[in-house]
Amino acid sequence: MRDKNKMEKEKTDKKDHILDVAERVFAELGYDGASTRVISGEAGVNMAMLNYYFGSKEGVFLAIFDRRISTFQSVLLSIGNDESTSWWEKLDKYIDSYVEKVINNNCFHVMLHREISKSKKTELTDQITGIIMKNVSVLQDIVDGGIKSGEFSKDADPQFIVATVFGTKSYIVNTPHISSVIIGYDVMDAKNQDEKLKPRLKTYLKKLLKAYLQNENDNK
Amino acid sequence: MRDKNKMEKEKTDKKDHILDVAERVFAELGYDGASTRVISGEAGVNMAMLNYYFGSKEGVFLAIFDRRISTFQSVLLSIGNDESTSWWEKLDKYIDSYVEKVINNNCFHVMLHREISKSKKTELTDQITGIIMKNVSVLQDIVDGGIKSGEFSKDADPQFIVATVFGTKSYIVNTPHISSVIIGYDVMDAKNQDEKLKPRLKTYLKKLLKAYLQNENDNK
DNA sequence: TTTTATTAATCAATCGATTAATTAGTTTTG
DNA sequence: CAAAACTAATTAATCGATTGATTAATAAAA
Repeated sequence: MRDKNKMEKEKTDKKDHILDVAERVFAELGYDGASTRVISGEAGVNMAMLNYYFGSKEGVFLAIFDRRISTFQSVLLSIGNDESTSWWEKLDKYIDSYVEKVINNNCFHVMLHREISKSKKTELTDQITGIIMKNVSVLQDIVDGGIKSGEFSKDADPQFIVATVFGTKSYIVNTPHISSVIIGYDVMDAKNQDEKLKPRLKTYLKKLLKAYLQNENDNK
Repeated sequence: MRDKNKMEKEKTDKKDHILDVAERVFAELGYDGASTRVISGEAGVNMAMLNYYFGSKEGVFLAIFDRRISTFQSVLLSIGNDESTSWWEKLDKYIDSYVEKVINNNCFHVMLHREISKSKKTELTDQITGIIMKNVSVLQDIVDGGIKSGEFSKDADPQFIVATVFGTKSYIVNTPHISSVIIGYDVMDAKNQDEKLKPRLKTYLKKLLKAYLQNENDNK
């Protein structure tokens, strides 16, 4: 029984290792650009193991999704449902959690963003859209609630604010060659992400939204 | 002479037609996902013509770049070099020109963004990075100039502002399935783009930057 | 005639996937 | 307990299909 659990654990670890590598390679080269040979090679396993474990290349891709999605949503949803805080506090909490989560899993989100950017609708893009929309709605509801309550400016464009939050993050994380030049350090480096990028992005987004949401009336 | 010009015109039209189709297919399927057979097939020309005209698949890709970039940069560069206007006016002009240009050529920018989002460095990504940075630098210089002159807040984060401008636009244009749900109409529709999306995005970005760049001091 | 444009056929390379054979690990049996 | 039987994991080799690119032959234009 103990040995059996040990083996299953090792098997899970091995599958997880393959998915880790595949996730990175997909982010690096794109779905079509990433060959099963490169993925298996970098993971240090035989190419046939991908099909043995996940059935196909697309199976690997979907397995990456299943693994991340479950943990991705729970955190943000709890913030939206917390009735005890003000709308400003909710907004700050959302930004903190979102930036933290999304930069920790940056490879996954690069992969996600690239796939959803395909203009042709497929079953997969519909699925991804639904998943993303759940997280989008939380922020959308916070902004709408803040405006209705009078805490945020009535003249704000709540829908484009959402695009700004997700878009700013996506631009920095998804175009590392550009943003690294703009910002001045390697945004793909884990240490830079933790020590510099995360706190700076959190601070910036909060200030940006605060300026736009509370002072827009004064500028008319 | 007249016939010769006529022929060269037709040849140019044919090349342009191929590039139009290739640009759309690249945006739909990605660089790796778009085969030369599909491109030539949809363009209605023999596959070998792609190599005859452009040398290679990458040559087609770069030809699309050359065609767009030349006109794209001149407009923005002229704004950056216009010394007669204030920094606020420069910023507004830049946003107007950028939004107009980028939504008109949305296929090209989807293609561009997708390729540059590959984190692995290649000769191609280096080339794209260089091209994009020219346009980024113009906005960067405007923001930096405005801050130095005292027109913009000293506490602003000039580098992340750039990410916000390009990121907000990219999120709306590059994830049409998401943004169409958020905004409430089809962002890929040309009529919606001209009548609704462009003016709204211009107004929004100007207000957003104005609020952040001039009032941040008051919020400390 | 000479140059340019266009075609169909084909190239080697690489793709994702599968096979049969082999190893390792587990369970059953005498 | 140990040998045999069985299952799961892993490998090397190879499959047909598709990729980007090239060829030689032909058509059109100069």
